[in-house]
Amino acid sequence: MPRMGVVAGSDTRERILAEALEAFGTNGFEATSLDDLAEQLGVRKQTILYHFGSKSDLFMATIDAAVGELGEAMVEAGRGRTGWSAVESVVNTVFRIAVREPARLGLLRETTRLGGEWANRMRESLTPVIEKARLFLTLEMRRGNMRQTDPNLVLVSAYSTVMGVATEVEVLRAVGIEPTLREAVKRRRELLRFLEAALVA
Amino acid sequence: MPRMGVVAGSDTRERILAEALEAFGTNGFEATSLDDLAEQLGVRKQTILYHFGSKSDLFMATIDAAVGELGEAMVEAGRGRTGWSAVESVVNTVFRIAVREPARLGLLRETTRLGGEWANRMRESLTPVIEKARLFLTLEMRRGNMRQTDPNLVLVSAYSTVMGVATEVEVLRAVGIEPTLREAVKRRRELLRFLEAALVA
DNA sequence: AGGTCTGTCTACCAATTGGTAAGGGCAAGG
DNA sequence: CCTTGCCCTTACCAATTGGTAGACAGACCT
Repeated sequence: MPRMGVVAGSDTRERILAEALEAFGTNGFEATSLDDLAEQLGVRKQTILYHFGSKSDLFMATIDAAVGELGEAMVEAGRGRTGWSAVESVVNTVFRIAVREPARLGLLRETTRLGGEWANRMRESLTPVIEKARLFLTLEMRRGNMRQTDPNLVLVSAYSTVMGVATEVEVLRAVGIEPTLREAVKRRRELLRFLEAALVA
Repeated sequence: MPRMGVVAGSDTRERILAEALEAFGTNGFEATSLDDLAEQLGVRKQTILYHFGSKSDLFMATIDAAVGELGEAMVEAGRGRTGWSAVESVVNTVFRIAVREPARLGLLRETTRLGGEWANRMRESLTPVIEKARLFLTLEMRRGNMRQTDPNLVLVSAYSTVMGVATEVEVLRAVGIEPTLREAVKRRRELLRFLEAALVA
């Protein structure tokens, strides 16, 4: 039987995935009900269950999509660049994502919070990207372009910093920084200076 | 199951608060049910409601307690110190808390995620501490002991980094760092070098 | 002894949750 | 035309949730 190949077919699945990413990343797993999700999509809850089987499966699919695309974007940003320019490019890319789709980074954080099997899955998706980054750092250190330290710890620090600066909105407010685009640009520049000072020899 | 509590001075309230901190900080607000909480305390849910009125009120009380003590600890750690030594002392203190009571930092993060009135409340509790820190940084910069940058952004970066390095367990695992005590010590040392390189002129 | 206050409990409840069962519309294709 | 498979729906449900109402036991006070 030929699969229903007509173009106009159901984009419902994709729409669900997008909305789920938004909801899970913003409000968290438990606080996102399938009914609400369905209502926002103008669809019944059973439609969601039809496409994804269960809430857990939906969440897992969301992780795969979100992490996958994020990883690709990062690898793409670093491709063909070397030294500080590569770091800069990756940070810029992640920052752009953080501003345009904050829920995507929020989902990462939510997943680490939930732990268990889901976190494993995310970790596996993320591993190749991290491996690339580690290789890059090791090389740069050996070349003397970067401070000689444990690349793993550098990665964690950088990740945490980017993630935090990009998503800890309330903390930003606490120090008097409003989450506007203009401020985001300033923050990114400052973050880069911060990283450069810490990393570049 | 008949259960009779002969209690002299009600430490129940304190026990609830402690357990709530652990649960909210680890599993989040929505994923923490009053029934579960009560069961872990060997108490009925209505006892919790008697002491705190509602789940929201309990959460708010938890924030107040957690943030209050954290702030005190940080102020205490910085008292009487100047320059890099002060930063170091504060970071050490926060790290100790992160290792011994990860749920306390988790609660902060959870609160920023929930946003709204609760985040406001946390922000207000945190403001005095942040104000102290900002003053400190401004002074150090003017004295030439630290790089001349926007103190707000430095604060955000430092906060994010400490918080992230302390709590992003899965990401740590992803780069091959197991959350053991020994590793935590290494991470702290690395974090301090990272901060020092970025901050100290 | 009797009254009041405090702390905990039992009994319930309305609402919401994720999930099952089954049916209907509709295009494809024999 | 009629079957088949896809997509989405209505109907329902058992479990769980936060919360109310009220009883009961002990401590303290008079």
